[in-house]
Amino acid sequence: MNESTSRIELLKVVSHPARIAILDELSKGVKCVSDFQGFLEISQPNISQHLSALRLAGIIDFFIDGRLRCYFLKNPFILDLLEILKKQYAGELPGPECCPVTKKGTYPGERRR
Amino acid sequence: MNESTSRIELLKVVSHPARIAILDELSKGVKCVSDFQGFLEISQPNISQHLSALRLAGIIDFFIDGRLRCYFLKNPFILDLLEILKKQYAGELPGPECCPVTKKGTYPGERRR
DNA sequence: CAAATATATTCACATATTCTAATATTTGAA
DNA sequence: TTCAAATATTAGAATATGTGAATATATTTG
Repeated sequence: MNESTSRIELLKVVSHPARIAILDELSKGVKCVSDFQGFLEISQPNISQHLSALRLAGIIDFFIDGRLRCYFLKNPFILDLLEILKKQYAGELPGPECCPVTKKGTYPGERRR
Repeated sequence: MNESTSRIELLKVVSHPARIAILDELSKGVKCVSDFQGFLEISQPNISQHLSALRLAGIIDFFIDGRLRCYFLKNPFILDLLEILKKQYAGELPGPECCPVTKKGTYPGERRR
């Protein structure tokens, strides 16, 4: 698996509201499982499952303090991802010329006949 | 559905190698379906299916030139996403203090007893 | 108009993902 | 030692997703 494929694999793993919420929290610092229970409205086993998936993907890791598992962010790509997820955009990209009613326009490339 | 949830929904839709390849190509300009056939090793119907999914999600749109459907990028978030997908990172994030062998460390927050 | 080209749609199947429920494991406290 | 707390694991059901095959549609060309 090349670099770009594995990056897309990461995307897939984090494309879930609960996982993004977990990662966003981890971006602020080390958290243990019960910290997540405070604001995620899902069951404890489910939280563990998400954490497990994120860890398998190499996105997070943990250390142990007594009976607490303290999770932390490991992958720098995630910070950039979280940042653009929060970014505001001013409307759509400027589209190419075409009639807004019929949607007709002109293909800019070479036409194969 | 709020802003952040729908952004995650977008992530989910694009978390696929063929879709990212399509979007990357569209980031260079308008393309028609047969342009994608040139470099994607998947069937024409499958390409149409991916394009359809991307369009449903509001990520791309098209205009028509004769029998060509000319697709273009509509959502600005995607450009930022493509950019970080290509970015190089220097190793992992600096982790918190913990023993590398036993994985033991200290939870930084308040301990509930 | 008939044929060819460009592209879309539909269906059915295989696979993957996610959640719930039940239970297990580990550790600190009493 | 026994109990409670913190967390993980497993299995199974429900659902979603991706793909191939077949076919449909629209437009241009002859």
